[in-house]
Amino acid sequence: MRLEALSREVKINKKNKNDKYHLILEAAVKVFARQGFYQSTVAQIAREAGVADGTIYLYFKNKDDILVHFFQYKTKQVFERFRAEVNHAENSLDKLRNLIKRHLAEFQRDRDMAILYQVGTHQIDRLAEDQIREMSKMYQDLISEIVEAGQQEGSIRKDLYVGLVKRFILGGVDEVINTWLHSEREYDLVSMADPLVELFVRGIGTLGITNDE
Amino acid sequence: MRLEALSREVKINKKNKNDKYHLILEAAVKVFARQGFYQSTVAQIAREAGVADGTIYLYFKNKDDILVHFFQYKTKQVFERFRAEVNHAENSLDKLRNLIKRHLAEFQRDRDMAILYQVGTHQIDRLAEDQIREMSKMYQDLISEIVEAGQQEGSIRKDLYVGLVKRFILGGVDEVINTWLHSEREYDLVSMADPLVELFVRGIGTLGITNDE
Amino acid sequence: MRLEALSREVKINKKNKNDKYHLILEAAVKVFARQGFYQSTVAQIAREAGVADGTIYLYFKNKDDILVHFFQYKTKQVFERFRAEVNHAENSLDKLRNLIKRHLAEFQRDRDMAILYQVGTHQIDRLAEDQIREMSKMYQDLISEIVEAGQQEGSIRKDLYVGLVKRFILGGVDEVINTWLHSEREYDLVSMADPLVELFVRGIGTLGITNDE
Amino acid sequence: MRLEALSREVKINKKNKNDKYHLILEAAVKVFARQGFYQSTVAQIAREAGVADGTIYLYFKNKDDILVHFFQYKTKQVFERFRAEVNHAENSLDKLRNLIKRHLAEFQRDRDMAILYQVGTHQIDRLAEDQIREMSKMYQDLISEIVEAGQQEGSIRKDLYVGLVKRFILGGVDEVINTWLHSEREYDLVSMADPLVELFVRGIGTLGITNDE
DNA sequence: CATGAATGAGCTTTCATTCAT
DNA sequence: AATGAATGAAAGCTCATTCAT
Repeated sequence: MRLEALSREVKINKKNKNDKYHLILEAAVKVFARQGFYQSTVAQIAREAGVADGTIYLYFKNKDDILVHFFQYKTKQVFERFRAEVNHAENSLDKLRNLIKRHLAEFQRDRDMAILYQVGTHQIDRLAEDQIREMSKMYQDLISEIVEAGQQEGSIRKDLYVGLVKRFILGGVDEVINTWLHSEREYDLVSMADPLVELFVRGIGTLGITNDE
Repeated sequence: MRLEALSREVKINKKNKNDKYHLILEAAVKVFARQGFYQSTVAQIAREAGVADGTIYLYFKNKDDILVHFFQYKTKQVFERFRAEVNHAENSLDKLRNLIKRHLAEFQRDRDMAILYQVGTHQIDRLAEDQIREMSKMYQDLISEIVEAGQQEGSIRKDLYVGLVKRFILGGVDEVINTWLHSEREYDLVSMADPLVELFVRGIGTLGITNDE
Repeated sequence: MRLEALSREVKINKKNKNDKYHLILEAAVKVFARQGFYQSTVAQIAREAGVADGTIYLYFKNKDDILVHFFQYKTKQVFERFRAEVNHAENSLDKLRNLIKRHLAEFQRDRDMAILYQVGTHQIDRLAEDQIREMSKMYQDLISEIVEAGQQEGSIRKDLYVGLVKRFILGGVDEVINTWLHSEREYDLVSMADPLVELFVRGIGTLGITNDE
Repeated sequence: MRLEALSREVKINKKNKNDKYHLILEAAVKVFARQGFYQSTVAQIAREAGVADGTIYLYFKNKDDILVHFFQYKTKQVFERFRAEVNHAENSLDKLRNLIKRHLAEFQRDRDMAILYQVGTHQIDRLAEDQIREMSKMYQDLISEIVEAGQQEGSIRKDLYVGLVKRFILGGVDEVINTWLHSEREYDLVSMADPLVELFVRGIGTLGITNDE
């Protein structure tokens, strides 16, 4: 019992120490989101985190490194949730709907992260290129999976260039997030999922319907 | 006749002088596209333009001002071409197709501009905010116009939230450009227009077709 | 007759051209007085004078040179008036009174010059050192003359260290001008002459009077 | 006992750190006195102080701020000595004599400060305006006090415009300092106090004496 | 003579990073 | 581990001066 208690305490200590790592990370994200990466100073991050400037260099190689770590950390975390959501659904269209709902929900919940992903994606390219690319790739792979499964199910057209479909979907979702980020009024982002999926699935044309009649 | 010749010469001289304005602008765009706005130095721009550092300040108030001027200048220019393309087509779906083709064509032709628009849109927000926003708004207005006309024509579904359709389309196009910008091999961007429009119009679902059968 | 007319015209032209010299000089003084020498730019002077930047270098070796020329020009001009005023008076105390009156009058009339003399005297030292020193010396020589004559006349004490008297008087006058320059309300500077001279002559003490009684 | 020793050590350390503030201040004064404010560069001050350029900005907001702090610091310090000297003397004329002696002594002792006060008073006006004005006002208030007391004592004439007397005296002292600053040979400045006061009190005229006869 | 566009040396200031404590 | 004072390279920007027109 004692050993267990001790071990738990050690864990807590470790976690507390690790906490400084996360403390800085969270602070950095806040500052980056507020001012942009290049406009933010290490001193500001330190102040926001409540640590000394020098302390940051005990946990991160340099300023760029903070960003890289952020994307590594967040990407894994968020992506796991995406994956879970997809696995959870029965059919392809539900998978897509769930994925997008989760995507919007996560970004709505953590606006700072959203800003960094949307804004930063391009801004920093070379710094966090690998991480962002990995994230983007994982996302697109998810969509590929869904599309291919849907094609087998029969719910998704077979005459599609899947590479393009991925961009088509990611682009739509991104832009919806973007608009939300820049909007004054904070409407519910997740509620955009259903109409958006409906657009992805049915398109804007009347052709299919027309043919019916 | 002589006076006319003279006046033309004067114009040319004037244009040559004005050319220094554009010389710097073009140089700046090249440098910004290569290194990002904040990573670029005024000295680099000057060197790229083949002028002295100080010369830049004869034509621009400061570094930010260069970017603002670029967007002012480009936005107007590009948008007029978009507008012309839309006016040119007969029906709504052709209008949409033409708009997107032109969009892709312009960005393919001027890769530096493309980078600045995609990268910069977010990065610099506060500097060129007005210009970029105006551009974005004009673009979305064009789409609104097309969609509404299409709805009257009967080629576009009436049960659409137009505000969402605009993001849906702009997002898709943007993402296609983005992917192209990041790709190694330089494939023909314009050739993505037709399949992309097809996606916008018909969606990825089989529902319409299914109903047929 | 014709030749005379021509020659006059030439003179006028010359004078007009020379006028550009004075034009720049006057403009410079205005700008220097307003902003201080180091805060003023050559471009500002050019603009104030209504000439091109480069033109200034046709008349002056460099920015410093403008100041040197100003002091050369003004010093001679003002000093001649001082000298005339002194020569004009009958007795020493009147000479002193006249000198100070003229001094205050000239500086009241040309506030910009006043500022340059008071402010600039020290500020620029090394630039216009010689001119200012010469002016100062001429002034002090005038006072020396007056004092010595007054001593012979019997109106001025013989037991004085003349070198100190000169500073005593110049300092008092300077400070009165200074205060006037910094004051909000523009009172009549010349009216300070009589009470000031009275102070110089009688001092603030009651000793002489006391002895009387 | 140990704690006290420790606390003293801490104080010394603190003082050493504060010393960098004064170190820079002293260096700046030296450089300003040598070259004038606008001719001095921050790099020169840093070199003179033996610190890095950036260090200066840890202690001062900018270059101007150094000057402002100098005047704040010196003015208070010097003025307290003036005040003490005045309070110390019995009668008004001794107060005046003591004040002027101290004034000359302080400026003789710290030639750099003297230069900054004489030169800078006008040069920088807008930067250190408040400080210098305050100093000047305090000085003139001291004189006012002395004069009024002297008038009650009977040692100073009652028919005086005190506002003018203040300028009369400050001007004389200033000019004596000025001359000393510009002189090659470094004579004893303080020794000018007695003859100067004598001039202030008795004036240069023979009227009082004349009346005697 | 006059112009004013162009130059580039030189300045102030910022800030990522280090290191003695 | 943590600190934060110190560093100094590097950047944006100004402006006296030149020179082709």
